[in-house]
Amino acid sequence: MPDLLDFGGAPLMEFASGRLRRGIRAAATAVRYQDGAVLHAHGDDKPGLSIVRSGAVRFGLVDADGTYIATSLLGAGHCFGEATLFAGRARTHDAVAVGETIIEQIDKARFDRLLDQEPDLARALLKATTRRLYSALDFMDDLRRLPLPVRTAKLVALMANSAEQDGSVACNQADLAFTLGVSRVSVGKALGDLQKEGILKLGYGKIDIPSRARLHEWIADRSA
Amino acid sequence: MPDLLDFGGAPLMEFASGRLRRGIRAAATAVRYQDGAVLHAHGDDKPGLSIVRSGAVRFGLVDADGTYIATSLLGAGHCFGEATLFAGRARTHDAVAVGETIIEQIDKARFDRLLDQEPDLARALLKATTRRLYSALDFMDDLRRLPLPVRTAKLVALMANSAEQDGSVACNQADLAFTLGVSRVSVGKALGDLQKEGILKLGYGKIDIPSRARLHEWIADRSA
DNA sequence: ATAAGAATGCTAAGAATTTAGCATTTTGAG
DNA sequence: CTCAAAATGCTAAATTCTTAGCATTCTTAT
Repeated sequence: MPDLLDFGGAPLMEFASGRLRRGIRAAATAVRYQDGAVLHAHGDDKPGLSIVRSGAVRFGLVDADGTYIATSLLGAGHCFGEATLFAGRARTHDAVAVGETIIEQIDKARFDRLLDQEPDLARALLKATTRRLYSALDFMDDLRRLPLPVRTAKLVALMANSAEQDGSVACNQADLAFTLGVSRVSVGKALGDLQKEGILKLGYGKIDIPSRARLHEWIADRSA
Repeated sequence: MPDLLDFGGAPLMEFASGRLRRGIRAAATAVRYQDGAVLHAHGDDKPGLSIVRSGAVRFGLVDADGTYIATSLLGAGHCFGEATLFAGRARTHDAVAVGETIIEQIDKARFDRLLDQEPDLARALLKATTRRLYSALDFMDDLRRLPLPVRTAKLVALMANSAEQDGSVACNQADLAFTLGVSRVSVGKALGDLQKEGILKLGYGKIDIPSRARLHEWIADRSA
């Protein structure tokens, strides 16, 4: 399943020195979740910082009609829960484990202590949060400015970065639609357009990219 | 002109102690801009933190066809430019002064020094950035989940909070459309719907809110 | 090899939005 | 008071997107 906000990636742990990592490990309690297990629901009030050690966590919201809206997917090294600490908010999304997942949990009291002891923690958090904020702003701009085919191309290009196989992205159209927040029909049409343009080749559960350079060029031409 | 991301407000300076405020003042250079003056353009590369002392700054992007997309409007106490410091990015938006505006400018070298001297600076920045991030995520959810009349009602309700006149918001439909990123026709229709529901009354350059409570209730019923 | 399940492709009707243009109403400056 | 500018209201055609349903193609487990 493709991710949304975990754009260029910017996991907290990547900004942490060895010393800070050890500090975090020491303060945290590791919790293991099975695939599909619920970490917390929208509205829960348990302040603390969580860091994904392995696996991944999907965030989203179920609204009144039961429709689920995906917000993001965070993989290893990423943190979440800052809003419960710095914005005094209850959990804003539902969080579900994707695959077997281990989370390092730091409750508010321990976190506050750690923040005092390790000045680098605040810096690392700042970097991670700032990058995510600006990714979100970019995404919002795209959402309002770019037609669906371009947004679709961007998502495919993004996924190609973290793809295992070079020149090919393993993903079905339903998941793409889900991530983009549009219907499968629309994504199908958008992908069809892109295929007609010759920058993608559609397969069964995968999308081939004949030329990464040409894809990026095509996108750049259209996102100003 | 209504603002977008400056939601519940969460200006940096509000999270700063007296001591930190003095430190920031000492490190900063104040620059004065006339209404409409350009502070920086998308793509400029001048890392540093800026804080709005008075007036306001509008952020947006002009895309290829010349269409302008508004992102946010930041008033006194708010900061911007974090991305140039923590994400190593060039300016992501065009910034224009709204009204006579004074900006406190701190270049990268001074900022780094200040960050070392004042541990509270990182905390205050974290609070401000986290709140903005989650406001942005909320807004994105709304954008994908809620029909236009509800989004419109939310914006009007938001503006009512910072309105001078109680029970009335001074704003024309074109600006509302601009802020919501939709056409004037669509906003006109949405507002018409809301008027038919009896929760708003449309005027010339203003919108009256018969009952703030009823407006909030109407919104709550529809945002799940 | 085959059947079941997964994924894609396609269609059609309807809803939502956009653009473009023009008529009408309201405001405020002179 | 009058008139120009600003703002709203309205219309119509074109576009995009959605839902719903079904046919077809591909994959994989048995």
